[in-house]
Amino acid sequence: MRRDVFQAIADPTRREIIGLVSHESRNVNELADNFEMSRPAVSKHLRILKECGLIKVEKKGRERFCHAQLDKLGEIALWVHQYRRFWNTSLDKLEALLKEEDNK
Amino acid sequence: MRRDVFQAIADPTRREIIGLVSHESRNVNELADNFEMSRPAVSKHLRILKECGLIKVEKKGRERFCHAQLDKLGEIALWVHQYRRFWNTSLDKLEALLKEEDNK
DNA sequence: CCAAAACGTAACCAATTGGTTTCTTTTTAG
DNA sequence: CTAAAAAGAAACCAATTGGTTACGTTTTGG
Repeated sequence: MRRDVFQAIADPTRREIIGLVSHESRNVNELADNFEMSRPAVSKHLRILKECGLIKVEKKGRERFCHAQLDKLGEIALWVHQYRRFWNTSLDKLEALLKEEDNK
Repeated sequence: MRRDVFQAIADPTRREIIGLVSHESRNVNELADNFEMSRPAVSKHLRILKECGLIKVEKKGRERFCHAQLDKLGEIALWVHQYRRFWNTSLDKLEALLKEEDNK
């Protein structure tokens, strides 16, 4: 069972989960409500994200709150940046988007 | 069959192939020599990379030369950068590495 | 106190993945 | 011309993935 960050973000559902918890912590049912699939299916994705260290799960009463812990994404950034000369044109678009975001 | 860039780079062998062809174009046997696995196995990885647009294959005689076409990696950079506030510490390390690399 | 909520877990399943060996085709070197 | 090199393609296989339903456990609201 390979369990690294690259594999973790390969699945679109997991990327969406990351997006959701990056704004604010969510419990499992809240997260599952965002998807067509069953709650246990989402739970499985959460387990993978947890095992890769991309989320932290905090038990609070009968609920489990998932919050983002995305420092490991730096690993991806590092890898992808070593090839930045190949995607310079896209970088322009990237910078524009980031600046636009900063203005808010 | 999902075939996007995120899934393409999820496999360590494919990341290594990308690393190899990013320096200079390589034919299939040259690439296969770098791995324990059989040539057809490498060929399969190449097909995926090709289908995702990360490499371009140019037939030259009886050889096929693979060269890097990594602009699609910008998609990854874009995604990961939207969470950059989570990996700022790693970014320092990243910048250091990139500068060190530039000095060579 | 107890029914219901919020989960995790187990058992199961189909499809995909990542590998293999074998065979074929195209091209070139001698 | 022909043997060998380069590589795709097919058939196959085991393990993993991503989903399901069913069930068990802990916690809480009324």
